[in-house]
Amino acid sequence: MTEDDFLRAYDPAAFPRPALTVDLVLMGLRAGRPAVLLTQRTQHPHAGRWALPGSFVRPDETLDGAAERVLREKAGFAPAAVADTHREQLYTFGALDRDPRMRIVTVAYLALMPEAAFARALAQEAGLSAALLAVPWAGEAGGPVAAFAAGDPDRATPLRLAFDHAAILALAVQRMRGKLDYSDVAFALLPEAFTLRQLQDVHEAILGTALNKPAFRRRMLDRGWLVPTGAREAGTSFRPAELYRFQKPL
Amino acid sequence: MTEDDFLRAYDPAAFPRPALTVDLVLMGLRAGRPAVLLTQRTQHPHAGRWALPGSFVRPDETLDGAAERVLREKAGFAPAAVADTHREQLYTFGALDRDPRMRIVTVAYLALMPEAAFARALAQEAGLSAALLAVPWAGEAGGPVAAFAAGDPDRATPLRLAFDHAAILALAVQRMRGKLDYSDVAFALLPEAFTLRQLQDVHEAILGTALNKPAFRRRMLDRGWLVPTGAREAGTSFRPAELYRFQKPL
DNA sequence: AGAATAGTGTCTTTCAGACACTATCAT
DNA sequence: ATGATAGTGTCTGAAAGACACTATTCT
Repeated sequence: MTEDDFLRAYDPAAFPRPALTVDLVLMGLRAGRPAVLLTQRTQHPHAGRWALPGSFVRPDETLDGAAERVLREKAGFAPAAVADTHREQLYTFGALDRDPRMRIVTVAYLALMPEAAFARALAQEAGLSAALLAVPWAGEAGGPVAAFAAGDPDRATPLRLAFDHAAILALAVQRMRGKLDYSDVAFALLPEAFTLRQLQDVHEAILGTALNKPAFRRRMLDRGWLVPTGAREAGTSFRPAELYRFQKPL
Repeated sequence: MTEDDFLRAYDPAAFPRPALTVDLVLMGLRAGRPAVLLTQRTQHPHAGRWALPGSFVRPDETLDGAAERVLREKAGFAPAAVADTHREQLYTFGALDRDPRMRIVTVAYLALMPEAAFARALAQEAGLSAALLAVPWAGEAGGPVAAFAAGDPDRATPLRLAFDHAAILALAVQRMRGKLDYSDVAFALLPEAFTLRQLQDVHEAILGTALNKPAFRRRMLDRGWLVPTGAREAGTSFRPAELYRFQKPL
């Protein structure tokens, strides 16, 4: 039986279909450290646990479109701000029991936003909370990523995430690790103008390792993606660092 | 409105859902060159074009499970052979008009099989055909990947693929390029025992570039994944090469 | 002046590319 | 011996890690 035979014999409404959702890992910086937007569930299942914002995929919208809508509706982003965020599809999760209510397949997205937009979303939407990420390095497998409440800076008790959202979060960090070196994901988290130290801090936080300063500076400057603004960091009690802009050549 | 409120108010059957399928890029080697299994469509839409094997996702099976089932049902793989293939999820495609009949979201999978299993699938299943891949290197974007019929070794006329399957194929090759250096994908295409030249040929075919022989040998041997079998290649009219096995240390 | 961090010079090691060379097998 | 490919030795250059150093700003 060919695929076409199969499709012709198939009544679109005859068989039940899995439901389809998108879930978003909305990453930003809180005080220079990577953080993720979460909502605390108030009802069953998994009441009290923290979950990634998400939504069902409507028949008349693309997956990317659904992810954008979640960004607008759940994170309170203005359409202009939505356009500024880096968005990419991560992976599709389809375990049978990932949601106890019914069969739901979810397409996970990673969205990166600069510090200011992240803070604005947090302030505007009452249901949202930021969770700091601890990113222990455990080999290429991309070990367990723990999320901690903003009110728990000592990282005493990791948050319990709903559904398979811990796995989604771990994959998001793993993806960022892999792309850090050759893509612009780190810059998507930083403000328009930033210092090399801030850039290195972001890299170190995501990789979970310390990096060599001279080598890091060389790599970044030799790449040719950084344009000196001429301006300096303000508000320090020591020598202020040069501010750079990110600009991919032509 | 929280996510839970939304879900509770949501009648699972009230809104139409996109249909969900899996499509498989089944890659193997034909005469040492990368090739892909395709079926020629006999009916509308896209009659005459070539398509990747795929199937709808049943409510009681996972995405990985659906991919495995396609491998068994469409490619005629015995359950034991299915276990031997490297399988990984590629990406989920959800454009609104990707299928003219109805809204179908598809989860694309990449499956790699050794040369013998590939040939067996081709011989057993009447509807299947192998398409050779031409992999021009066009920067990191992973340029257009062309597929050619097995009966067209001069690569005169590229095959026209149905739906968005050309994009899926291009992504599969792009993914393989990215993973070639640090993963075992190349070995998944080779037989149990192989020469370093065969391994280099696979790398070069997928990357679309020539590689430096001494450097390639050094990299591969220093990695420690190759175990010399002691045996030599047979049937050559010149010095036979050493055969290696792939074995990841502990 | 002192503290604190920004930013650099340089040595060493590692590794890829290049190229020429030697080794080995079938005929 | 010849042809053809397997496999190696070695030089060079690019780039990362390590470490010590200088530079600059604020208080």
